[in-house]
Amino acid sequence: MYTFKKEERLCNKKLIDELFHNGSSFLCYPFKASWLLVGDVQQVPAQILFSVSKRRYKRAVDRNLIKRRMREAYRLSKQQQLYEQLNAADKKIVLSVGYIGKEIAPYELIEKKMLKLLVQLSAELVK
RNA sequence: GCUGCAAAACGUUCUAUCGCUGCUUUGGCCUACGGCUAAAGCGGAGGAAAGUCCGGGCAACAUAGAGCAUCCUGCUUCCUAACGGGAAGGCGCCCGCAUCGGGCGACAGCAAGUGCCACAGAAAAUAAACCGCCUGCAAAGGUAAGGGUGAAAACGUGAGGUAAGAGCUCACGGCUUUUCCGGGCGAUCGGGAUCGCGGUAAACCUCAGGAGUUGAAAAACCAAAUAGGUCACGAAAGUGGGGCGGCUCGCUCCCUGCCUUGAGUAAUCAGGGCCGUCGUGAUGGGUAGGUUGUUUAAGCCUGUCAGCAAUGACAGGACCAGAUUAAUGAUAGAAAUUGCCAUUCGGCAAUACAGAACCCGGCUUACAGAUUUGCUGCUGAU
RNA sequence: GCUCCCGUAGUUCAAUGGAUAGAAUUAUGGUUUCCGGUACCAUCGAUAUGAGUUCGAAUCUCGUCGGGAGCA
Repeated sequence: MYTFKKEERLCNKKLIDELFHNGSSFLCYPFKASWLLVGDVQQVPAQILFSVSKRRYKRAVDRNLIKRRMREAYRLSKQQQLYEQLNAADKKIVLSVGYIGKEIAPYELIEKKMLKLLVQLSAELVK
């Protein structure tokens, strides 16, 4: 339900390369999302990775904090906003969410924007 | 009591819900070595995890011995696995309340050789000679006491000496080479004799000691899939394409790929060599994945003994991070500390620096707050 | 994770250890022109940072900060 296990994370190097080369992307400030439809290889509806630029945030502590907040927001909202739509449409995707904001946002803002991003992604999927 | 400096040790805590990750136990499923899954229990960032500045362990490769080159280090003794680290001491410099305390020191050698010392100044290193002093009719010679300089002027002061002068000689003093006596394991200190007197080695260099190279993306192992390499066997029957002769096969022209040599800035050109179909098996290598390496360690805590100390020996105890696109989190509530407002209840805000990645020993740098000890200063009481 | 290199005016580059750190360009002001441009003249503007060695440091040495490159 609210879990976030290893299978839901995107670890395969080839898939990541393919995602960034061929995937389609959109912007939802302060996030940048890329996604790609994949075949029937994976068991869960979506695999995701989070990224924060090292150039923008020099300290490892800051990057960890942002990634943890993003991961928590995704964990709490993915089931209702993403998995049901995907299961209904019988599609599977890989997804990457990068943080492009200039400041470290508080958790409430990240949660709100993550909801908006997932709604936007569902709309893109229908097209 | 306050303030400053130094050293040591610390660097938020608790509860609930939802998660991530490692281990153990129990249950369930499977192809039962093992894998998947559910529940419970026990754990889950640091003093710097940082910078990657030193030193090691560990691993692979290399390795007769010696020399040269390159790089690093440079007072002594000790500690240590080792170190450019640490402890104790010696010497020099700086500061202070000055026989004492604190801080800093790339602290071997310019008396091996070579080089450099701007501007100013007569002169910046074989001493020379512009003014000056002395001898001399002059030519010339002697001399370095005095001369605005400069970071630095041939050791400083006084006396003797002389035509005038000069470590030329003597006394005292400073630095220094060699050596003797005494103290100390030693650096070195005290005293005597002797040689010498610009600075610079974070200038080249000399001397002494040391360094094989590369770093877990090292390295070892595992079973699969895919394409190609090599070898063996087999099939087909001449095999890139066209033409000619032809049973096999042979000849000629053109195309393409790879390797190599030469010319050219390059495109390219010329010469030489090799291969061109299919299947099976073996073999070694590469890619992606997994396991090991990998967390029990030159480690931590407590005590006793040895030592001035760094540290060592012995005894006892606890052991509990281990991710790999990379966990250690989110929310809510309470507490603690600090600051501000109020000065009774309280309210608001803040809680630093920063995130393990093979492991240790150091160094350096960042840091809110707070504890202990020592010292300096100010103030109050006796 | 490991290794190496570089920081000079706003910009591009110079500068044996020797002093007002130089040149081009930019900016500002002036001369010339009816005005603008060009030209000429003048001015402003910098050694990343903190120490050390030295009489003297952009240069030599060490620490810090920032930037870049390589290893796959």
